[in-house]
Amino acid sequence: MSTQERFLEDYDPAEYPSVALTVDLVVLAVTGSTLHAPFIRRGMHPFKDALALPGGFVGPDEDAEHAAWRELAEETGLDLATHRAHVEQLATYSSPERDPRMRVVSVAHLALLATDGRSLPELAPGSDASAAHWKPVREVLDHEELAFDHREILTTALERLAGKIEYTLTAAKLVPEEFALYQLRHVYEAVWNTEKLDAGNFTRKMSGALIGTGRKVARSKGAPAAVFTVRSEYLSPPMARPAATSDH
Amino acid sequence: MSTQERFLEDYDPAEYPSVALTVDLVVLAVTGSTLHAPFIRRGMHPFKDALALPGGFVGPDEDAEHAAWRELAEETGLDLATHRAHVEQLATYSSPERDPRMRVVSVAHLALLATDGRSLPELAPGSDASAAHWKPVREVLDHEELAFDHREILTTALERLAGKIEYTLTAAKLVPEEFALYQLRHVYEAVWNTEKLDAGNFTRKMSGALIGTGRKVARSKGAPAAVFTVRSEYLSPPMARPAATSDH
DNA sequence: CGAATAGTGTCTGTGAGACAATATATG
DNA sequence: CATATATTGTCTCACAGACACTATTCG
Repeated sequence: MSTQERFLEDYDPAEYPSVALTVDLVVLAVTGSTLHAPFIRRGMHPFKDALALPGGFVGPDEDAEHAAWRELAEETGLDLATHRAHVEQLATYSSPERDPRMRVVSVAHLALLATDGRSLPELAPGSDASAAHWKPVREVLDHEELAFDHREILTTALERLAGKIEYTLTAAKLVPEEFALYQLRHVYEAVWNTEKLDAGNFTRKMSGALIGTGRKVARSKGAPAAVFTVRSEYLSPPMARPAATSDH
Repeated sequence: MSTQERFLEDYDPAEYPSVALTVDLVVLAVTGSTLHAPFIRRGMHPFKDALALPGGFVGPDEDAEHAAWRELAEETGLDLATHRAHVEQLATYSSPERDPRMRVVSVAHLALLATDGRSLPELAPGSDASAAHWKPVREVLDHEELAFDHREILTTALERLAGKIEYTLTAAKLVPEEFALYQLRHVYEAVWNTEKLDAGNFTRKMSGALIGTGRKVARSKGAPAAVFTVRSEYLSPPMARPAATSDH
């Protein structure tokens, strides 16, 4: 029955060849109300001239998540100890034909970077031509050819994020540690690709999970906005069911 | 840098050794109001005498999901063309130390089998001693040692299912195509490990997604229950946000 | 002052949960 | 009839969305 029982005994490399293991990264950050991700324009076969997600091999002494963090650091050149980031596993893509050159199985990861909403983190400072560049995600999906199964990975990442911010505060991972509500609102608008969320209702809905710092920040026009922090109970793997009555 | 760009050029098997790829299966079915899953008692090192999830290698010409279906069929001996089943990917476990014998990366899958709530599908009819046996999942978690990282896989599977049935009709995958509401209610009670859900409220909440067949089925005591089918819009990857106004 | 924006107040509709009431079966 | 269960009815509460209103800033 080929259970794990038979590892050493029956393992036949001809029948069960090993595979190369990689990670692919969907790194997201928001400017204005638009989602951006780094892409690499491929310079050679296969999928020459198409866009690809950054990624790389999983080393012999690390797991996939570690490889994702490492690639993220290499790609962005960010000091991730300082710059807040969120990495989570998305799904694993293992079709035998996904890379025509060899059998490559990839564990796709979603990474979220905090921005102030006005600029994107600089990518791989001082690297060569094949480095990654930030591109608006929807435009890429609409107008660009994507290499391998990266279109599927990308759309899965967007759907996952769109769903997750409905019932968690994951959106706060895309915003500085201290932020005004309009910044968080712009994140929701970017992820949901929607026009305008009602600012009043948004404020009310979020306020329960936030702590005011007492400070305010001025904008170019209008009243200054209060600065908040996420209440610690709502951070990290934020409780999936906050106000649930625990039964039903 | 290490992008996929450098595959053929820089690929150094010493630096990036390949890995064995397997699937591990959490197969769930309900009897009464209790969740059960098949486990295999290990007969040899490592984790001798501990319980393990069924699983097996991913073949050279199949992807992980195909391997999961294949292992499910081999393990249960079920004709999956007939017997309804649901398989979805859970997560990938890739710690270098997860199997002390060699580097094994496993794509964990969740499989749901339909039952009438009174009996479990027979497992691997006519196989040897190391075959899998149905065991109540909570008791296993409370009282048994689990091999490898299978405890983590199992708890992840339960949490995922518990969350998913909140906003989808995935629970219907654990019940026959035509079913009475008490059967579906028992599934919720099993997955949420809860005493009793209010039958009246449960009926109301579900009825919108169901179609009555017009038939009724008698129970040992009490009024007969109406037989339903899941409305097709609510099946498969059931709509994640049914009554959502699409713009928050 | 006029425009833009933050944050609050109000109203309404929906849906969940507690619980009662009614209907229908078994023994 | 006593008991168990299904299904419907009611009431209440919480929350989301629409929208008006006030307050605060810039130019």
